[in-house]
Amino acid sequence: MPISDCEVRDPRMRRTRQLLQGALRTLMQTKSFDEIAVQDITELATVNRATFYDHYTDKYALLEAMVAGGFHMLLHERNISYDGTCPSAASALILATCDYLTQNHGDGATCQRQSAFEPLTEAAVTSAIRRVLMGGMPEPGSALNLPPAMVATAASWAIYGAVKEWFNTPGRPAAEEVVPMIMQFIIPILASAGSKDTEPVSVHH
Amino acid sequence: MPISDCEVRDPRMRRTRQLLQGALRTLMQTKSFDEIAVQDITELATVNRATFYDHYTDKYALLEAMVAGGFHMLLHERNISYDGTCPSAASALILATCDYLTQNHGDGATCQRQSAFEPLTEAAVTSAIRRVLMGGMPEPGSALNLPPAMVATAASWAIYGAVKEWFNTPGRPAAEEVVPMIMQFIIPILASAGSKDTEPVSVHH
DNA sequence: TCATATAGACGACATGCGTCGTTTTTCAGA
DNA sequence: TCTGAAAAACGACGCATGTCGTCTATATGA
Repeated sequence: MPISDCEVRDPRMRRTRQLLQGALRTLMQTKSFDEIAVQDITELATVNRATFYDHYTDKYALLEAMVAGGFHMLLHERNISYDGTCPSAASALILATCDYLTQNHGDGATCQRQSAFEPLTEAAVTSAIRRVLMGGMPEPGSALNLPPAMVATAASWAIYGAVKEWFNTPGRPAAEEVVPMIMQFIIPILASAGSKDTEPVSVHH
Repeated sequence: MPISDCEVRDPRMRRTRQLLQGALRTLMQTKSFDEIAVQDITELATVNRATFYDHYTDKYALLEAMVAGGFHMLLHERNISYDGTCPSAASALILATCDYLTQNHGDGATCQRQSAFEPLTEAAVTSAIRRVLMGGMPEPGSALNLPPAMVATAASWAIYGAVKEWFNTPGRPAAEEVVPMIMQFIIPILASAGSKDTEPVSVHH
């Protein structure tokens, strides 16, 4: 039962994990993820294979840590947060998602059949987006408003789904162009939690 | 390279695949998915292990076929479709998603660590939802409207995300109660494609 | 009804995986 | 600086996986 990636103080541990992540990064520029064996990773990282399992339960866990860490770093670099009032913060979040996918998915050509890669990216990125959005969710006030957790989850999934759809479009426009499109339906979602400056939409039967 | 599950005419093939899916279904009532070996499945199905690989590339492909097939069947039984005009059709779709999760996820207790189960369910169910929604998408009319494919994807992901959030809530209310909640923010999404009776929402900067 | 195509059975194989126990090296705190 | 704790190296093990080639049984279409 390896401990979480972010709460590591021992420099030896940090070093080894960096080595492993770097090796996987390098290998994925050539092979697709499921063509890569744990042995390939540890050899390139000059780490014993058994040591690998002291840090991650399997190669999927390593990938997950890499993706989550990378996306978190991107968000941190851009100082992205969401307080529930400023729509431009949501824009920045969507743009960051676009950029992350662009940077890390080998542009479609490289990775046609990324069996385990995509689901892991989805889970890691949506949960990161959700975390940011939760920061701007209002207290569960009147019973008319929807539970903030549900709104945040739905919004994060909608964002990632839309971005993914855009990313998989053959002649896709620039990221800056799709962000306002996505905003168009994300704003109503966020508003349905009952934000500080917007009335929740009403259901019409 | 096994052929798709739905385009099988040979009764021998149908029989074997039914056997395999049935065996996996039975086994999952006891063990969690990743505790199940291919050998376990083939033994219970009275099928040779090598034969398994004539039908599915691995056990994940079998699970995916099972989930997708099961959800499609549920939708078909309830005659669910979406023509873009009737909101109650969207309600039925959401309710079906709730019911499917309730029926097939071992109620949380059984499957605490379903590593590969959840991502596969997500992919299969969202794409099924998306397919239904695409049936009701308007033609890409004015440039002001969003691309239908993107709207359908975002909506399907939002629906599944919201349902999943509800499903994972400890003291969750009845499915009939959450459906209108989810509808509250799904309707604006679908409307943003420019439906036949609703104006698209405008972006306010 | 028969001929051909094809699914399934079967045995065997190399390989990657995850685990274990032991020894060696490195870190952190007294 | 020394010492106990913890990480990494190392070798070995059993097991499940995915693949292959051959042979038998069954279905389809003429």
